[in-house]
This record gives sequence, C-alpha cells and structure tokens, in this order.
Amino acid sequence: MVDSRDIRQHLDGLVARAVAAAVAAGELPDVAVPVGTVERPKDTAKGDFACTLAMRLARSAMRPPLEIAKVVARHFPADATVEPPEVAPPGFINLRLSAAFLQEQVETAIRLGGAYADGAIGRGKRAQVEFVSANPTGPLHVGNGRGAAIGDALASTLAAAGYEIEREYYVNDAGTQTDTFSDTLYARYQQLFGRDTPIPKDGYPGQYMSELAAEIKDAAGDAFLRPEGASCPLELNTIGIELMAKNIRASLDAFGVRYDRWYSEKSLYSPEGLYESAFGVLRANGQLAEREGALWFTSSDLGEEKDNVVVRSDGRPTYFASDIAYHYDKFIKRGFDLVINVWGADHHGHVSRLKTATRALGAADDALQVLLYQLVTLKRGGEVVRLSKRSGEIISLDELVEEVGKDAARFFFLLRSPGAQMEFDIDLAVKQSSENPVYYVQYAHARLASMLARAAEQGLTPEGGDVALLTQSHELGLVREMLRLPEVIELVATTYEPQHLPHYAMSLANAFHAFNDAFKQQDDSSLKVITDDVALTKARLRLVLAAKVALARVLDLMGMSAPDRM
RNA sequence: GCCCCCGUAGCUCAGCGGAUAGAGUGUCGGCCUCCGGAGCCGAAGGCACAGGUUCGAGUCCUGUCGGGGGUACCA
Repeated sequence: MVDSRDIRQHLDGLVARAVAAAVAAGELPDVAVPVGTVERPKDTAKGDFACTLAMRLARSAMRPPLEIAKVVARHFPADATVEPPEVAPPGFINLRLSAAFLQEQVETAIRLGGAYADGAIGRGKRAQVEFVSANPTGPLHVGNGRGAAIGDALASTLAAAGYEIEREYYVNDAGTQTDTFSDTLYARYQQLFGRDTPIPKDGYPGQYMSELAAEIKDAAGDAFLRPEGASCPLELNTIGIELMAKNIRASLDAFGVRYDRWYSEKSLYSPEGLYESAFGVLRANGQLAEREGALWFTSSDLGEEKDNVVVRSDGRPTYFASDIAYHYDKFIKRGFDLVINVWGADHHGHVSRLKTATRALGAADDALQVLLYQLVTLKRGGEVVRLSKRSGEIISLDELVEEVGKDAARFFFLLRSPGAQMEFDIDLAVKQSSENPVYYVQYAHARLASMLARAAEQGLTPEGGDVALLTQSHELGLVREMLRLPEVIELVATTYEPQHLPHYAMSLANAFHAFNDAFKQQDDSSLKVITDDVALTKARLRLVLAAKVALARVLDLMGMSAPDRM
C-alpha cells in the first residue's frame, strides 16, 4: 500500500525502473537518469502527474524526446497505483492514478483524522518560529496581524511536517524605544496632574498613551509623580511596558495565537547572562573591535558591507547586540535546528548582518531563515491609511478582528505571498463579508457536517461503507483534491510560503461543492450522497467524512475555525 | 548613489524552467419540484518594456521604466 504522502516518490521510482528496463533491452543508451521528474501538470485533464524525463534526457541520450517517452512508457512497470502511462508531445509521460489507489485514500484520511496529511521531513528536528515581536510601545496594528497570521500558520504547518515546534514572541523591553515610550507616558501622566509637560519630540502621540496614563493614575494615583523636571521613574517604565505587553498578549489571544514562550530582551543582560557568553565567543574569535569610543562587530571581515556598532560610545548596547545574544540562545544554548524569524520588510537591512553574526557564533549556514513580509496598506473609505505608531493614527489589530472577524482576517493575510505588498480594504472586507472566500471554505465544511447529520437522522452512517463503490468522476475528483494536502504541507514546510494553504483550501472547497452539486448539474438524482441505495450511500458518506477531515485540517493549519453550522 | 522585494484579467492576488497562464471579486448569460443558492455551470478579459540563456521563460540573467523597503552609535 502506498501512502498518499509518498506517491510522487513512488512514481519516480516506477519511472526509474522503466528507464532501467529500456536500457537493459538496448532501447535507450545507458545515461544518467535525472530524479524528481514527476510533477503536477497545470492542466489536470492531462493526468494526475506528468513526467518530464524524456525532455531532460533528450540531449544526453541524443534522441528526440517523444521517442524516449514512448520507449519509457512501453517499459513502464504495471503497478496498482497507476493506469498505463500516456505519451504526449513534446515528450510528456502522463500518469493517472488508479481508482483503487484513490479509494484507498478515503480510508487513510478517516483513519488518520486530525493527523491526515502529516509529513516526515521535519522528523527529529526542532524548529522555532519567532513572530510579531512588536515593541511593547503601542497596541498591535494591522501589519502585525499579517505577521501573526503568517508565523502561526507556518508554525502549524511545520509541526504537521514533523518538526517539533516552538512559537516565540521576543519582547523588546529594553532599549531606546522603551525609553521614548516611558518618557511619553510620564508626560501624559503629568498632564493628568495639571502639569504642562509636552511629550518628547520623537514620542508616541497616539491616544492610547493618554488612556494608559489615565489607567495608571486610576490605579496608583500620584504614586509615580516626581518633582517637576525630574525624569520618568523606573517603576513607571516597568509598569507601562508590562501593561502594554498585556494589551498585546490579549490582542493575539483574540486573534487565536498562542505562544510557547514570551522572551524578554532585558533577560539577556542578567549577570553571567547570554550577552556575556555570546560576546565572549565573538571576542575570542577576534570579531570585536573598539573604535571611536564604541564597540564594533567586525562583520566586513566576514563579507558584510560594513562593520556594525554593538555597544554605543555611551555604553548602551544596540538592538543588534541584543539580537546577537538572543540568537546565541536560540542556536547554541537551546539548539534549534531551524529558526524562522518572521519580520516586517522594514527590518530588511538587519537580515544579512544577523545571519553573519549567527554563523560567527557557530550556527549552521541555513539554520536561520528570515521571512520578510511586505507591509500592509490599509484602505478605508477609498483612502489609504498610514500605518505608524508615530503618526498616532493606526488601525489596531483589535479593530480589524472586531470588524471582519479573526477567521477572515487570517485568511486574507495568508492569501498573499509574504513578499508581495498587500492592500487590505476594510470597507470591502466588512461589506462583502458574506461573499468572502473564507466563508466559501467554511461553508463547504458546514455543508459536509450537515450532510452527515442529515444522513444520521435517517440511520445512515459511514460505518461499513465500501469505498470500492466510489468510481464516478465527481467522487474521484474530490478524492484527487483531498490527496493534494500532504503535498501542500510539504511545499509550505520547505518553501515557507503559507499562501498555498488558503489557495488549496479554496480548491478543495470547490471540489466538494462541485461534488455536492453534480446531481443538479447533470440532473441525475442518483448522484446524490443520500439515495435509496444504502451501500452506495454509506460509501459516499465515507467520502464525505474524509473530505471533512481534510478540510478541517487545512482550516486548522490556517488557524481558522471549521464550523459545523453557519 | 548602492542593495533588496514587487510589476500577471477592470480590481485584489496565485502560478516548484514544462503542455492551451489560474482564482476571488466585478461584468454578462444559464441553473432553485435541488442532501444548506454563503452554492453550481458557462462567457468576455492579462504576463510593464527590450535583449539574452534554454529543447522549452510569467518563472533564470542583463538593462530600462514604475511602486515599496533598506542603506543610523533607531528598532
């Protein structure tokens, strides 16, 4: 029995055997056979898989590809998973899965349930996905939502591919932005006591800062008030950051994101801490230099465009220094095999030097992957809304979730490839919510559930159904779509491109809707799931159950709910 | 200036060097005696431009034009 996860590899093996047989028969010269030539054709009418071996071999075998294809097809071994191959110009060998194999997949999906389509490429490896990690200096905005959706879905998919996964949020609770934040907070706080204190010129003008100050005043009165002109008391700084972090945590909670760990930047600087260890390594390797009163990471020796400051001349470490210590922890202390940092594109300039630093600390070359997502342009009332904490006017993730719902927001964020800029039209998302693709997918799941329920009312269940009765094109078409899920999971887990998930989900939902409405389209009530033919009904109910498993799985990977009723 | 990402249908976007470039939405036309019409089926409509590599280019390379980001002892 061939598992749907391994089908492509299996077909590759059959191709290799066919070539070997052809060579043995003297019909092909003994040439090196390229592997991995079995792929999905764009046009599914051609077959389930297509093999491009003949074209690739044409040059070294010095024969026309069509001829090679015919020879290979002739020697193709008989196999229970596929029909005899068909050859098409200019040299494609098209493969169609057998009904028996497809039927088997229905049983596989039911048996595996929530583990259906799990893969093994990450087996035995530990991976971390760090995402959002926005500064706790303001509420999360819409752009952070994109990072949240991408990071969470990626983590889920890597887990499905066999990785042991940790989700992490890096809390920037140290550094200059933190100081600016607390200076702003303290100014707002003082204003509540009648002082005419302006907020700092690079401060945060948003309304939320005033609200935060008021919240603190309500709880603690004037406990943090210092003589006029004094700087922000440390306790206020701490409390402000904590409250903001709590706010962020609540937003992510509402968005359905659960982290395994919230990692404090400040903790890196504890005595005998990671900062010391990491910089000890760099110092020992001669990659630190003192110059102009500051400490530099001599990254230009390692191929970077320039050196980078890690400790300023006033003695304060830079953000880069924190990140070096943090990644020392990720790779050297905690030993992750793979770390994916999901960052907004505005961090682009930071990627190369961090990778260089990570390698200098001893991590493997490709162990650190930085996934950049382009920033979100928000449209409301036909106008572009600027997204910046500094401008004060932001659309928060909370507002977005409240307006369009967590499922729809996630779906839209995932739909676009991270590298592409995306436009989020709030008015449109709200107004057309009933026509959103997200509802299309969830609706398919609800219909599947209600169909099983309706059958159950008549005493009909999937138990005992014989999938061998599933032979019609509308039935096998649905199975074909289901069995793409393992491939999609592997694709996402190797390319880190989560947009394939929602696209696949739409495709699977469409296959189900088409299956479901086939009897209308063809005006043939014998194509219904529930008919007078009990044996056939039970077989189709097994298919319905299996499709529901697959659809629920992909919704789960995207962090969306799979409703039984809508 | 230099570096990175992106230019695909009216709009928002998919597309791992392979066959006739897809989806959603919008427009137009069919389908409600029908297991959920939040559905199904069909039509019109497109790879920014110019070279190159390849048996084969939306995909790879070079250049031009356009959008965004980076290029700090900010994060």
